[in-house]
Amino acid sequence: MKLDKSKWNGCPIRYCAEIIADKWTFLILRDLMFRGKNNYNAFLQSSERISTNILADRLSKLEAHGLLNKDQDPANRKQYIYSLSQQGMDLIPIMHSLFQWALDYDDKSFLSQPKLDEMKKDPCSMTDKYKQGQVLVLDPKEI
Amino acid sequence: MKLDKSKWNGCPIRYCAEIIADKWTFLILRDLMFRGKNNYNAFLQSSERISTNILADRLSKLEAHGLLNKDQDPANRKQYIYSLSQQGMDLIPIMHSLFQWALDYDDKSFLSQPKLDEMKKDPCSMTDKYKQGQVLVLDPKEI
DNA sequence: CGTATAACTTGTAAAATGCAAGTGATACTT
DNA sequence: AAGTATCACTTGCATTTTACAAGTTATACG
Repeated sequence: MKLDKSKWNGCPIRYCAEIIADKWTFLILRDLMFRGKNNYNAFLQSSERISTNILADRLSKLEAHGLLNKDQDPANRKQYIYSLSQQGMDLIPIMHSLFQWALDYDDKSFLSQPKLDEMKKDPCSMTDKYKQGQVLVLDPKEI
Repeated sequence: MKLDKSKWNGCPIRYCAEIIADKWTFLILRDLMFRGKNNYNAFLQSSERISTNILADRLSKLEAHGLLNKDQDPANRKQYIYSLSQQGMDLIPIMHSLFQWALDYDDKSFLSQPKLDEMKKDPCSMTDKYKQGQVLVLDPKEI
């Protein structure tokens, strides 16, 4: 995947716009951060039904921009595992804030009370939790 | 502008994906939040050269979703003024975090030291500043 | 009463996306 | 060892969205 950094000429929000401001990118990051998903087929099975070519495109862009790592699964060598890099993990609290913002303003957005409580407990340590495979706000079996 | 809320079935991030995860939407919000821009022609003049039809589409979607208000300019009755609603203003600290994230990780992203200092001073009061027309991190004359 | 300005709308070519099918590289089964 | 399954994509093509240029409508200004 080739990158064209000339697209953003020093403006930080323009950089964000180019690399994360995309519907499918948001949903992939959600699956990684809040659903514990980490491989191609798991992303495909989310209920929004991303196309295979779009998924491949977005994963390779996220990897090229340094937000994701792609490694072979040591337990299943025909599978790859995608994980957030430090740069990607630094988006967790920001996505968490967006999560809260949506709960505040969208009357259709919903989270059960126990998970709401869990989520509000220590929002700042979520990156550490992610590193320990513990960030599972949403049900990973929800497809 | 008609809304199809069936697109997100209760997932907060899916709601965010549908209404803000778009390149041009990000840039319009940037112009509103950090450049003091508030009318159609001002948005058009940003250096990313948004198309007129796309700008009209994104503004009407943001208004339909309740993030923006559109009012006639009392001082110039042939002009409309777009401003952030409370829901839109609640995105200011989140965009601020994204701004910082980009500065941390994108070596092309840049902000002068005085403005960096100003920005770090009191990130939580930015919504009040916006209400007083004071959030101008970026140069509004930069096009 | 003509000209200018602001905010769009329309037409059309180019690009991105969605969908179904196909491919190649392992691994598992008989 | 050969056939089958799984996983991660890639390809082809129809549909949708976007980009660009031009046109339209409604006010204001001289």
